[in-house]
Amino acid sequence: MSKTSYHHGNLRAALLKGADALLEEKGAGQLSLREAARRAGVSQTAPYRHFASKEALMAALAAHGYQDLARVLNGAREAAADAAASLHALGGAYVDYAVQNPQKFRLMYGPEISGMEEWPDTKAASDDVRLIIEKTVTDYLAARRIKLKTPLVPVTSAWSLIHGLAMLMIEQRMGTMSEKDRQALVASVTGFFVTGG
Amino acid sequence: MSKTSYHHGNLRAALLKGADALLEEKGAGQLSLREAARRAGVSQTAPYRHFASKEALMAALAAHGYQDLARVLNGAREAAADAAASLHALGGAYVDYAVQNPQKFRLMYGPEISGMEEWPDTKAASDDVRLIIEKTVTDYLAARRIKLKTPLVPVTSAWSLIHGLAMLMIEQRMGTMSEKDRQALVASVTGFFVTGG
DNA sequence: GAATTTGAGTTGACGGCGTCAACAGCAAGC
DNA sequence: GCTTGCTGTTGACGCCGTCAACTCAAATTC
Repeated sequence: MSKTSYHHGNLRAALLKGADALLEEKGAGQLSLREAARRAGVSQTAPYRHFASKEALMAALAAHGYQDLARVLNGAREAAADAAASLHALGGAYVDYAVQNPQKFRLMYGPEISGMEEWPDTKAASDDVRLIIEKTVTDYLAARRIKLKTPLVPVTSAWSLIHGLAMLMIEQRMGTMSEKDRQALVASVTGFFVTGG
Repeated sequence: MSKTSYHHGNLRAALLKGADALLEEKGAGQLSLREAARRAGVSQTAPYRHFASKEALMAALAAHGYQDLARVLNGAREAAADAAASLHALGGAYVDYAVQNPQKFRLMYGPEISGMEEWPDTKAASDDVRLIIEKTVTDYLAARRIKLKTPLVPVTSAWSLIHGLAMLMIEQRMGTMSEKDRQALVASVTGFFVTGG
């Protein structure tokens, strides 16, 4: 615990913090275990006492991202007045999170973390997000008294819509626009879904 | 031109072919200029006579991808009977292309090729794809006699929907399913858009 | 036809990366 | 008080992208 201790004390957390900053600065492609170690003031191989590989560290970062996203989505959902407003707010919050944390969002839904079976914590957090989306859509269908054998199609549609919108925005595929215009577009597109057409 | 020539003859094309194979085998993250050179049977720095950097080669690969995608989309669009069917077919073709060429699709819409101003050919090919989507949606709106100041919202909605669906599928976010089930789901989701809810 | 210019490919090197093996220091338990 | 085991370090290996300097062959020029 002492400052000059041979042992760091909480290297794992320090590495995650440094890597997180590094991620948002330079992107997942430039994320380097050695640089994260440098920022934590330890030798280049010290991270291996806490993460089996670079991929393991990235999986931990992604898990935190999913947890943050789940929190944000739940907050938006619960603040809304009814089921339709919840669905609308969910879409807005999803895209907002992506726009505000583009690099982390890319990491979360990108190929860097292959087959999540290897990272159960990350998978669990990711599933949480999916379930929040699923529940919000299901509630909306119930409120509109729409009965389906399975909500797979509307859930997939809603998720695809907001996920695609988030992706295209962070990859700058929709031209540049003011933050106000961006929010208006997101509202229109999610509204497009809720009102159906 | 001779086989044993000191000069390769068509190294640029050979490098693109090798890199393309390498891309689909191992993904953009594992794509290596040196490995592409090895596959073409030349030294590790030979590629620099034809590409300014690794990113330039990736941009060229992406440009080819956009051209292929544009061809596929136009084919699907034109084979359909009416504007609604075209829109439906467009979505199916977009997702099919992504599922059949996941690594190239990721490269095309991913962060590896930053700011496309640097790669005008890639940008032009990318814009072509966007314009095909735009035209298909606009035609559909016209056929349904929907008049808007700008088709921005429906175009963004349609593109987001199919793009998100493609992304979630290639990142395995929708569980594993048979090819038949996958196609049925894509049809339902694009139908969800065309019929509006 | 000989000399020269120039484009295309080679060799060798630099620094950075992920990762492994071997070792060192500190803390806790017997 | 010695041992055990966790957490850190050093040094190395083989990759990578890229640069500088060189070589070779073909095209151009006189």
